Amino acid sequence: MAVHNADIASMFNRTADLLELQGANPFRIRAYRRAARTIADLPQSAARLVKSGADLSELPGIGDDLAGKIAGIVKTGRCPILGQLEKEFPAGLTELLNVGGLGPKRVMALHQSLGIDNIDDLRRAIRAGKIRTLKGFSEKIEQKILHALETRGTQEKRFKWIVADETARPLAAWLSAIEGVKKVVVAGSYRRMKDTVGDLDILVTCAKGSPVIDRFVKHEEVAEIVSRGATRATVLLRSGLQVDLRAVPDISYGAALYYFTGSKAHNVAVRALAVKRGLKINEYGVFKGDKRLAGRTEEEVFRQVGLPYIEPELRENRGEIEAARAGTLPRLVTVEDMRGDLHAHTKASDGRNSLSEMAAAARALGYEYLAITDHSRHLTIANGLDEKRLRKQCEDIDRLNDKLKGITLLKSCEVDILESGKLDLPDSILKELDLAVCSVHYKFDLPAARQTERIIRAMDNPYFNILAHPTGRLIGEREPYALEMERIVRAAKERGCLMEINAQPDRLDLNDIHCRMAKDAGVKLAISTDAHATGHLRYMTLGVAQARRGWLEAKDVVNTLALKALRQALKRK
DNA sequence: GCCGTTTTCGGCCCGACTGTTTTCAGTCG
Repeated sequence: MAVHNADIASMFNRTADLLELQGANPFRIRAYRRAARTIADLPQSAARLVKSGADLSELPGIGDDLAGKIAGIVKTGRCPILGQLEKEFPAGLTELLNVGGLGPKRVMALHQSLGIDNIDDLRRAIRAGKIRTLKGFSEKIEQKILHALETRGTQEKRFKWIVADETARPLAAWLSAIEGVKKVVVAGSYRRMKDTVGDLDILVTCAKGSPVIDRFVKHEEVAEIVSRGATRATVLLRSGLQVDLRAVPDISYGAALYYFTGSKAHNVAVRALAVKRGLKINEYGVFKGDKRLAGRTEEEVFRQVGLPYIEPELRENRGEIEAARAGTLPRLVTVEDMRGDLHAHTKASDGRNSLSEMAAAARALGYEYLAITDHSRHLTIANGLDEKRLRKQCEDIDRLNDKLKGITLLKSCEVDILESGKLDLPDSILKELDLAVCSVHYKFDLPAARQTERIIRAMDNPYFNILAHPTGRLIGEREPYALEMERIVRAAKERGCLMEINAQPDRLDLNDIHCRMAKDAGVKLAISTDAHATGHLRYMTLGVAQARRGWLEAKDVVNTLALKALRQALKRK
């Protein structure tokens, strides 16, 4: 039985939950959570690292003890300390921690005084009016718990970045128009460009916060005010999206923006650095004793702790602080670096626009080239092209290229990778193309080893250039198919194949961690929009954002190259 | 439980809001 990184992370997180209930040392609890995150973020399989004899205690936040526990989990599939804790507490108790307003202390009070062991027990106790009788509780708290249970449940809901963006932009504009508001920025994971956003963290600067807060909580989209004070408020919008608004004076803008952008793990690590220098960082500034040293800009804050500016996309405590100290931060790729798009559809398969419309839209974005990649025949539902139709399209492209000015259409195809690992079109036509973009569109449920071998076999075809949406995930809808990504990346490197960052807002595939893994292995990437309409070409910003989160520089991304150099880079080994 | 350009022991980020409390604990981000 293979132990996945997610399994180990989940065991450590559950251990942390139970330790919280037990009232254990908070720093010990934090150590388990930190280790869980480190393992979850790890691009390689921890199980394979253990088996190869690697020293996991080299990883951040993992010492000898946890390295030993990881090795044990890999060998036995079990975590003894977790097993021990699970015997001490009823199985449903940790779920109560996910109810808003309930933390470890209150959960334990409910458990010990009323024998509440799970959500159902909790509901019954509320209905019976028992909770209000407990010391430290009240009727008000009882109703709050009930309300949280009914409106938010126990599952954290995350929104695709682009969905959050649809709310964030107009809300920020609305806030800007309030009298006295100077600056408005949407910070948090939205600013870090995470693929999904749990809530919106909006920062405003103004001389006096409370009038702004008062206006904010009366916004027509606000369904519920969760909390409201003089400098911050938390509301739930009708859409279910939570918005935290924080108001600070303009002089604290940089410090507050930095604090509110996070990530939490990044902030905690940088604040610890500050402590070592005898400084304190909070949302109002950087302080030495009572003396304020910085806070107007983020750059000032970084400077005080001896660091260069770190881009928001990197602030995940995944090594960026160490890189900043060492002066080895990457120069992240930007949208302006992009010279073309290598994955786009037309009406010939399932796109909405013609060749010439797509070409015009790409030229309007300042691109030098656009690869036309309609589907291949196997994808009948998308009206995929067979050899004959593709040949005809190639002729159309040649004719169009003769007429086009300022942009070149590349002859390509999104070729299905068949279950056997064969490509869906014969070499006789593939060799006519400028490049082949290849992808999996069916049989998602193969075991990891077979799915991996299927793709590697496809890469063995000398005309294979780019592996498109490599994991097949649809954010919030479909899990990635089981895959041994390390083997895929290695195979791509050996064969001179590239991997795609698909910029569709519901794909963003590869994700940030796999981007970094590919980069570290020396595999080049293509950031492609998979546009099915002219407007989709603009999704490039989302793909670039994932690339940036994956530490990619322009030199790692093949479609930052001019056309001639691109053709060279596409040549197989 | 981790970690070390103060430390192998003794620290571990920091503040806002809520509710029940007359000074703070619990929760959250």
